Amino acid sequence: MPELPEVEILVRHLRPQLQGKRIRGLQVLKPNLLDRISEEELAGLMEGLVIRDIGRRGKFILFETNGPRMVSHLGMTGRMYLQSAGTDLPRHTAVTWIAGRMRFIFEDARSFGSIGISDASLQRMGPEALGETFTPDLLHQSLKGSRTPIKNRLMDQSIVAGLGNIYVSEALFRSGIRPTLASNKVSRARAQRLWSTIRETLGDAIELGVSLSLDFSGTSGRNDGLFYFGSGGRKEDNAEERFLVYGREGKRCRQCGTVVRKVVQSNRSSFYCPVCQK
DNA sequence: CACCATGTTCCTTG
DNA sequence: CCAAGGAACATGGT
Repeated sequence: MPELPEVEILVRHLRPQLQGKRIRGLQVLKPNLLDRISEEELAGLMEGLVIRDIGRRGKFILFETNGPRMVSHLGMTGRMYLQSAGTDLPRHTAVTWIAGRMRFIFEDARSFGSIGISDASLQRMGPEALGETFTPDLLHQSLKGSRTPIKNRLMDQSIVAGLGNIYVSEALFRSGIRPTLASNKVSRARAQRLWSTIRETLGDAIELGVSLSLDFSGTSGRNDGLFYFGSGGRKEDNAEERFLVYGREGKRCRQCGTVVRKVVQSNRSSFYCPVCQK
């Protein structure tokens, strides 16, 4: 799933289901997801603990307990959900445990996700994109000292935590800035605008996620992009229809009709309108 | 078969 | 030492 909005929606979904539940029978089926810890150690530490809350830091998911806090990341293809305790484990299950009458499933087809109790990754993160410490001024300051393209800077979680490849393209389109623009060329006024569009872009996505009926296990057969777990069926809620520029290379800009372009930066695709974005 | 994919980390280069 | 860029990680979809 994973950029900030998808993780936020997932956290809100999991919270009421896991809060107050005891962790029992934790199993790791994909050991390569373990972050600086062994299966035995993780299972030993978490067994019997009660989950107090589910939180989020950037794209990381935090399981707060009456003991150590578990830190997890979905990578590119991670999913988390609960299913009946008696049901067979899904094919790509990476980690699972029993929570009350249900079984918690963390599955990850591509195995880019992670889980552990180390906060090393969290330590390196910058301000939350939707938090109070992330200000227009701070963004401007962070962009000043580098000639690296703005797209790359916004992907850096130490600059701002939560943006990923899709929403960076979307936010840059909304702010009229080309992904290739050197970050130190972003004026104070543009940084202010960019700050606003980042928050609007993420906020709108969360709002949409709240409004949809989602299938977190992905077993409904529907796959509509980022909230790929089903949409309520409305065509306009599908990813392709929602995005302003992401994935729309060769199609016409929704604002001016110019053909949308793609440029590869650091091995990742960026999309932009050559007229609307300077 | 070729190419693409929502992310992070590690290694190399400058 | 630091910044930037690329590759690696592993698998599925088109």
